[in-house]
Amino acid sequence: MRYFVAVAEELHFGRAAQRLGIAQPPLSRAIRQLERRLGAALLERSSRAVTLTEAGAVLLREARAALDAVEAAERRTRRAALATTGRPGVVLATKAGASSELLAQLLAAYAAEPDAVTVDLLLCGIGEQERMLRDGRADVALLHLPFDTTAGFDTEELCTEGQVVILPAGHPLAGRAQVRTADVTELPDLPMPRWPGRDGSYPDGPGPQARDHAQLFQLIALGRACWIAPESCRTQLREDLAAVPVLDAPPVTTVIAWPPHSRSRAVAGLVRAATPRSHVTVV
Amino acid sequence: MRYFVAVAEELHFGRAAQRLGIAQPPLSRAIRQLERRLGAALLERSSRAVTLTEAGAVLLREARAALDAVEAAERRTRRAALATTGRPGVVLATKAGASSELLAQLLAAYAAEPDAVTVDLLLCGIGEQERMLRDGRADVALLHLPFDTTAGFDTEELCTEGQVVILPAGHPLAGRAQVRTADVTELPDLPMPRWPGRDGSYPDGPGPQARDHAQLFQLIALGRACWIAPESCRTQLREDLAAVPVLDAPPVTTVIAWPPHSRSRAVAGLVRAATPRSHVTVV
DNA sequence: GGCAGCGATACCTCATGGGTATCGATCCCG
DNA sequence: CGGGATCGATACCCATGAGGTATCGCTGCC
Repeated sequence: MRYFVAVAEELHFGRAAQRLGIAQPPLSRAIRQLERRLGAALLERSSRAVTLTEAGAVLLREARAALDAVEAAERRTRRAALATTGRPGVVLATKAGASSELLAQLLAAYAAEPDAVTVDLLLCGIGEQERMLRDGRADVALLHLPFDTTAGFDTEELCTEGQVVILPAGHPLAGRAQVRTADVTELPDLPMPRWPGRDGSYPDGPGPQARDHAQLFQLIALGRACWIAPESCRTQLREDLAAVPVLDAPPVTTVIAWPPHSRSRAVAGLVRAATPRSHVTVV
Repeated sequence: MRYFVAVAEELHFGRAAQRLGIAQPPLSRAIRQLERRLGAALLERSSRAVTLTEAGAVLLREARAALDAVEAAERRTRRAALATTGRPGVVLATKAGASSELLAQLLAAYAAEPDAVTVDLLLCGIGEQERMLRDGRADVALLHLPFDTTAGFDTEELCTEGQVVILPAGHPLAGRAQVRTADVTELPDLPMPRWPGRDGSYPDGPGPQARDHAQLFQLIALGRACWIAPESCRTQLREDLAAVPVLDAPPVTTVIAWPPHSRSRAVAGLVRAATPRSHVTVV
C-alpha cells in the first residue's frame, strides 16, 4: 500500500521507486500484484503517462488513512511504553504563532490538575495538525475552523473570535474602526502574500512570498502586503502594524480535537482543563 | 498486527495461533519481534497467564482501528472497481427492524434523485453499524443516539423521537397515557428480556432470552416481558401489544453517518436525500 | 513427585520480495 | 523518417524471513 501511494502521488514508477528506496521492477510487480489481489485496475499506463483510475483514486484516499492509522498505532504504542518506564507526556499540536494567549491559559489550567504530565508542544504549519493527530505524532490538537477540518475527530469548542486585517501603521485604512473584506482584497498596493504549500512550492499570482510570520509582518510593515488573521493575534503585533476588524470575515472558532478512540487520561485532562465552562455552568 | 490483536483478545498463544491458522511458535516469535521493533513490552507472560501491559492496551485499540482502516481500503477499492465495470451501488447499514418508516422515506427520496444508484441494505445487530462503516462493509449508516457512538464519523441529524414501553395489550399499565421509567423497570412480572452479545452469549440475570424482534414481541404478547423502544416502532406493532410513552426515557436521535473522507457521490446523494429540510428552509 | 499445560528455542524449508539485465513501445528531435 | 531517449514490463537469480516440526523449560496441580 505504501508502494501504491508513492506511485499514485508521483504518477511515475521510476521516481516512486527512488522515493521508496527500491528498484523500479519490483515496484511494477508489486502494483500489478496488488491490482490482481483487489481485482481492480488502479492505474492507467499509457507508456508515456500514468494516471489514476476511479478505483485508484478511492484506494489512494483510503490507503492514506490506513497508513496513517498504522503509523499512529506504532507511535502511540512507543509513547505509551516510554510513559511507563520514563517520563510520561502528551503531545499537543498547535498552529505556530496562533492563539498564544488561549494556549497559555490552557497550559496553566492543565498544569494545575493533580495528575498533570509534561505537555510537549508541536508547532505545525498551516493545516498540518490534522495530519499529526491522524498519524500519531500528536495526541491532541488545537484546530481553527473554518480553516481546518475536524472530520474524524472528537472536538470541544473553546472560543470564537472575529478576524482583523493587519496593515502598515500609516496606511489610510488603518484609522478606520472597521472594514469589509472587499475593502482589503482589492487593494492593488497591498496584495495578500503567498504561502508555500506542503510541498514547499509557492502558488502563482501577485503578492510577495512569505515563509513564516516574522517575514509576513516584515512585509506588511514595509507596506508591501496586508493579511487577514484572527483577532487574538493582536497581542503579538509589532508597533509598526495596525489591526482593523473585518466585519464580514467568517468568525474563527478554536476547538480542541483528539482521536475518537483515545483513552489517555492525559488527553482527557487537557480537554477538561480547556473547557472549564462546563464545570462553571454546573456549579 | 493481526497477530497481536488475536493474542491480545485470546490472552493465549495457542488459541490465538489456531484462530490465525498458523502454528504457535511462529506466533510467539512474531510478537516478540513486534515488541523489539516497537521497543515496548506488550504482554506480561507469567507462564500460566498472559496479560496486557499498558502499552499493549494502547496498541490493541490502535491496531484494531488500523486493521479496520486497511480492510476498509481493500473493500472500498473492490467496490469502486465493480461500480465502474458493472452495476454501481452503495451499502447502507441500518439496525434490523428500526426506523422502517424513516428508512422507506429516505430510500424513496434518494430513488427520485437523477443519478441514484442501487442501495444495498445491510441489516445489523445492536451497535454493529459502526464496525461495518469502519471496516468498509458499509458506505453509510443510520445510527441511533445515545445507543451508538458517532465517534470518527461525519453525521447529519435526521429526527429525534421519544421512547415508549411495549406491553401486552391487556396489562394494567397499557391503559395509561404515560409512564415513567421506574414504573416499568421494577415490574417483577414483566422483566426486560436479555439479548445475546456480539459473541452470541447471553448476559446473566432475570428475564427470558430473545434473539430477534419477532421473538421479543412474542414474549411480550405472552405477558412474559416488556421492552422500551423508540416511538417509531409503533407502526410495526402487532394488535396484541400496546405502547405507552415513557416520560423520562432519553430521547432517541437518528443520524445518518459516513466516513469523513468519503468522496462518493452516491453517499453524498443519500445524505442530501435524507436531509431535505435544508432545502425546504432555503425555499 | 510426576504430569499436564503453555510459551520459548532450535533448526529446517520454501515462498517471496528485491536486484540486475533486457525488452518493447512511444515520443521527441534532428 | 529514423535513431535515441524514456519508461514500464518481463525474465531470471538470489537472499531474507515467515512458517512448520520437534523439543525444552518452567510452573501449577493432583
